[in-house]
Amino acid sequence: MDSLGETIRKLREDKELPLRTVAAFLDIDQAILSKIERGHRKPTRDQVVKLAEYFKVKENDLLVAWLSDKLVYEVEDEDMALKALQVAEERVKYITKNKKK
Amino acid sequence: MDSLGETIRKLREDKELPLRTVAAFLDIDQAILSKIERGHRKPTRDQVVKLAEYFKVKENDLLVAWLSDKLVYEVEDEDMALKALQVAEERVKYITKNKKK
DNA sequence: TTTATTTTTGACAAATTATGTCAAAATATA
DNA sequence: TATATTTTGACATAATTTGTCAAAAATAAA
Repeated sequence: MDSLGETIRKLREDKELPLRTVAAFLDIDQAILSKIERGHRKPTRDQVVKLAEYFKVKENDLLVAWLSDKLVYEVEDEDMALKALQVAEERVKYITKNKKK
Repeated sequence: MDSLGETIRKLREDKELPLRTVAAFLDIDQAILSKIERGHRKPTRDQVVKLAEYFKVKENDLLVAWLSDKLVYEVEDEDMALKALQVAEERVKYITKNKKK
């Protein structure tokens, strides 16, 4: 599975659009979009939503890639990364179960 | 399983120590420790390591609780939380597998 | 009940991190 | 070569984190 940056780059190159054009739609400098596509910057949530709209792909698909990127970034230097993710998963399951009010 | 804050509070109350004492060891104001124990603030990594040392518990156990707290906090408002955690888990497995150089 | 101790809260300040611009350098294309 | 595009890094600004402080609230002791 591709990272979010790779995904966006492919979508853009398939349509043969320059960074400039997509960056203008996002209302940011093209330098940032370049960095996002290369994984050197994390996009904001709003930018991800806009990109899904722009490329007409499922918003949720991009958001999952965006969120998991952030999660990996947060734990990747830690030995306990996997364990922490598993515990977090259990907690989220528990929380959502008890939230159907 | 307790949250990190609850764990710390129990450790401190078992020894009948005031916030002041433990906060002094961490070199922070007791207000922050109060907030950490109640889950209103996230401790730093260094503070977690110091707490493990202070209470003589396994550093890794506290770090897992600390990390998973952060992960839950990062995804809890998102519908795709669970999915994102699962994807992140797969990525971390993949990364660690390819890291035994 | 009063007094002392501990805990909690919220306003604020300082430090850190995230987000963005800009312009020059590097790369790719005509 | 000349032009268009992409990449990089220095820097500015905005947002978030992390902390202090002092007063209010809660708890325990006298």
